[in-house]
Amino acid sequence: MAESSNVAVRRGGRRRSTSRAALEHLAFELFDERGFEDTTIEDIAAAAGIGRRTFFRYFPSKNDVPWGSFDEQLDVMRARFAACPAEMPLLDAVREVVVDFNRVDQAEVPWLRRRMRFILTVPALQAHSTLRYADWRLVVAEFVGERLGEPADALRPQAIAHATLGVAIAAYQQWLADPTVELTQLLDTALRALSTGFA
Amino acid sequence: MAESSNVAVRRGGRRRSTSRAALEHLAFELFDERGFEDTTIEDIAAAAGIGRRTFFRYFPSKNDVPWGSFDEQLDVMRARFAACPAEMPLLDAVREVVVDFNRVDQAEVPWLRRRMRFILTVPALQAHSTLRYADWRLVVAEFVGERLGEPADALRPQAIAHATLGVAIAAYQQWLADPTVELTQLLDTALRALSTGFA
DNA sequence: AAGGTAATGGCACTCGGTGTCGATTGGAAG
DNA sequence: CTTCCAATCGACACCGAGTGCCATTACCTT
Repeated sequence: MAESSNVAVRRGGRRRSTSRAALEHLAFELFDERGFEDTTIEDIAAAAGIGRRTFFRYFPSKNDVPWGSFDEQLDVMRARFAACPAEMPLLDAVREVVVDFNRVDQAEVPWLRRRMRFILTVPALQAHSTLRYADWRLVVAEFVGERLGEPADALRPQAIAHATLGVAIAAYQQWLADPTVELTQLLDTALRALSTGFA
Repeated sequence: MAESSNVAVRRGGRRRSTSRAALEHLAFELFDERGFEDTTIEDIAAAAGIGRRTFFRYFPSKNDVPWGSFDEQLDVMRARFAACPAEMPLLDAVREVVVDFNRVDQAEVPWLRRRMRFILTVPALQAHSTLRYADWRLVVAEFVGERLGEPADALRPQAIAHATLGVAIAAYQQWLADPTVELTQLLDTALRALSTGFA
């Protein structure tokens, strides 16, 4: 397992001519200039000096560009759930992990904002996001299922995961609309409301 | 405004050669046979005896086929919210309307099940559903906003709308997995849990 | 019968996405 | 240095969804 690191072993072969991150940066510039829909894969590939076909070796689809390396992020979230003390009430744990998960470095805030602006406002990306959210929800549902002693696909874990995600998205939308409030603050407020049944 | 009825006035012109409902039925058969992805618009059009181009005059996209006339449904839901007694607690009202909205005729249950099976299991449809759900959420958020004296796009109305939708989807998924339970029962259970903060 | 109106459907086009395959580029072994 | 292998690249061809355009068809009204 010493080899399974993310550094990639490179036993030989041609070097990759760019990176996901570089393409993402580049694509974001174009999206800002012309808009997401009016930027073609060919535009991005040309700007990056690669072939259209090669673009699809870095991203499975155009819609995946704004998601960066979301899967690795989910591993982090999973780890935080695992590190949660068992005596912490269920929804408190969920809230803390979700809020903490979204506590990003000040320097990265503009990036996060831009990323989320795309995801939450471009229809094609709104739609695609559902597929990525499913993975996010699974992380929550597995934790909740574990705690409740139910399968992750049972009603309560699923309902809680769905509700948590929904509330988090609502908080994100508020954050986009009003940059002066802290994202973590909004998430905390909204998730607290959820855990009290919006009383 | 006497003309704005949905009966369509027909001052002349060629008759429509089919209907949304007929196309939907037909498409569902093909989807069941070959699967959603492996059924092309041309397949559906050919089966219906219309041109490919004409299909897009009945449905804006292939992904919209399983949604039938969802917009009219939303009008119904809006009306039910409007008819809610003002003294009924907020989340009770939401729950009752949502549950009632999903109380369908026994004869239509198989149809609803098939429809939802497509929407909730085919990735392209899962993704697309987000765009339709947005309209659904707006109906809820407008009602909640009205009640709370806040704009529909404020945090609480949005959070409640998102959470309600999420929980409803979780209930639907359970219903799909286990046909023996009543959908309305599942929705009621899940939404009650939501309104008590999943205590 | 004539004229207006709305639906139809063919055509051509764009774009996202995929399979194939030969061409490149590098590391490692001899 | 040469040879071999492995991974990446990128060109080409193809498919299907979706759209603009426009002539044609079918129907209703006068």
